[in-house]
Amino acid sequence: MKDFNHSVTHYFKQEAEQSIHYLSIDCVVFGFHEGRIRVLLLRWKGTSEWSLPGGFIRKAESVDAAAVRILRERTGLQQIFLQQFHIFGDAVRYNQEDTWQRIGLPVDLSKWSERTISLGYYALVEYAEVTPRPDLLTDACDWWSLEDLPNLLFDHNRIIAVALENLRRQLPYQPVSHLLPETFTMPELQRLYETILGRPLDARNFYKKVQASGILQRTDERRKGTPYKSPYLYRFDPGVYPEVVREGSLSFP
Amino acid sequence: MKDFNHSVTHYFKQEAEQSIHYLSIDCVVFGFHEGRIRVLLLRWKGTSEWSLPGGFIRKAESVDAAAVRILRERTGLQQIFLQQFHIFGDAVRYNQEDTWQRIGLPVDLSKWSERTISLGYYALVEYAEVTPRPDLLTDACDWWSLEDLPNLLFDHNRIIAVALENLRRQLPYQPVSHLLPETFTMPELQRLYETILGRPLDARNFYKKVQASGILQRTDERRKGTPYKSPYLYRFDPGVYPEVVREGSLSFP
DNA sequence: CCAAAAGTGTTGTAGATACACCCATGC
DNA sequence: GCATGGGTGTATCTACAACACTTTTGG
Repeated sequence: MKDFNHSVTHYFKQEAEQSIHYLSIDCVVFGFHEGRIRVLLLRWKGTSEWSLPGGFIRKAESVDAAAVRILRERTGLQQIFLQQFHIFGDAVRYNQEDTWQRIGLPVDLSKWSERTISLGYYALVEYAEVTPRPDLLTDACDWWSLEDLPNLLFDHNRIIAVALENLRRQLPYQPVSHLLPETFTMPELQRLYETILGRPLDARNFYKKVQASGILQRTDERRKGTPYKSPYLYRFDPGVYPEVVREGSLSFP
Repeated sequence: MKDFNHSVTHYFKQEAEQSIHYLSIDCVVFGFHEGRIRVLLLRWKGTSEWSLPGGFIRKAESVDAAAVRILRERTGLQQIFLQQFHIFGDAVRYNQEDTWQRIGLPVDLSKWSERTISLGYYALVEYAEVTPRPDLLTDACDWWSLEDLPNLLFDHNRIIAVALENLRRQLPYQPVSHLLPETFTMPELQRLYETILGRPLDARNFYKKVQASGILQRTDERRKGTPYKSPYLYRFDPGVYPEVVREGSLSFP
């Protein structure tokens, strides 16, 4: 325990020296598994309180690089699709006293800085490729389904809501391919779109529109081991999909 | 001149004390006049170099409030519609040596900070309501047409390009009413949409769609003093327009 | 053989496109 | 009266929504 106190103190001292004050990054890592959108959360050591992964920006590091570094440490992924979506810059973002109490850290974080401006990023990652890893301050890193999130620390419930709202609005411009494995079935892709948009889509019309857009290649294989009729496996066409994303030309009104 | 040197030094000293380091705000103020989109630019004292209006965030001030304060000083407007659109956070955003030389300031800005992360905001304002005012470091504040921008200081040409791209993409969700006077004609509104979207729209279909959306009230007056047929004057329906903006339901595919 | 999901056709309708035409006004 | 832009009507076509039906597979 004394060791822990010492390393936490050391961590914040080091961050204070090499990182930019008043500024932090919070990352909403979106994954997709069993028909649900998931986000990666961390549980703070010795508590049952959860928060988003985040961190600070080194003085000579680009903001995007900082977000990549933070998520690499949390997920083990080398390549990560990231999108900045909002600046959370209110002078008072949450009840600080209450938060410090819930975290119960040995160091007084209120001295770290009076307020923090947070740059919100969301990531789209392939659920199965992630190996969640907690950091120094946390002892668990797990996927949570969007529908049953706990009451998070800081203003992180709001950050997730804003991230989802942004993802929804900009869906035609976002490479959702990152949320799926190399090959996947058409119903899986439809489920993904339905979950993000929050409303059902007509299967027939979805098939037609997706096929007309040309973003998919149908493989000769079918998904085995499932009950009922085995669906074809598709992959994104790397010669077509990026262009469709850039133009934002695949949308579901 | 000695007075100027002194006040500039004082300005930066004060900012260094009361503002957040490494962080700044840059504002792209969009106006619409004579069928063209304009942006507000400042000319640095004793030079012919232009840049966007910008400033710093006070330690206990919300980021949005800082942007409002900065623009209030530059435009004289009390109410300003603002939208954050991007974080410019590369470790090296522009050639610093070249820039300091072009600005030719008495103080060495390179000591102010090694790098700056800039929060990009754009504003939609009513051209005629703005009284452009330069600040301490500049001796002119003027509207420039988007088509013939000069080579700006810092990475401000890129910032404007990104702002416009964001405005374009999110047009259905943005209250363009702020870009127009209280009353305006249908062709003027069409010109605005065409200019932002960068492509012509069919007048008949534009009329039909706008009228069907219900966002406009037609007044009994017509614009006088114009050559040719005098067009009706419209105003935005405050009971309908905000809802249409929130839903993003008025778009031109 | 039955239940459940995958995959394909068809049709009516709403909205977009592409026109054509008349109206009002200044010169 | 003529050039120019404002304002309205309509035919055509495309794209979407809403269906029904067949196919495949595990139990």
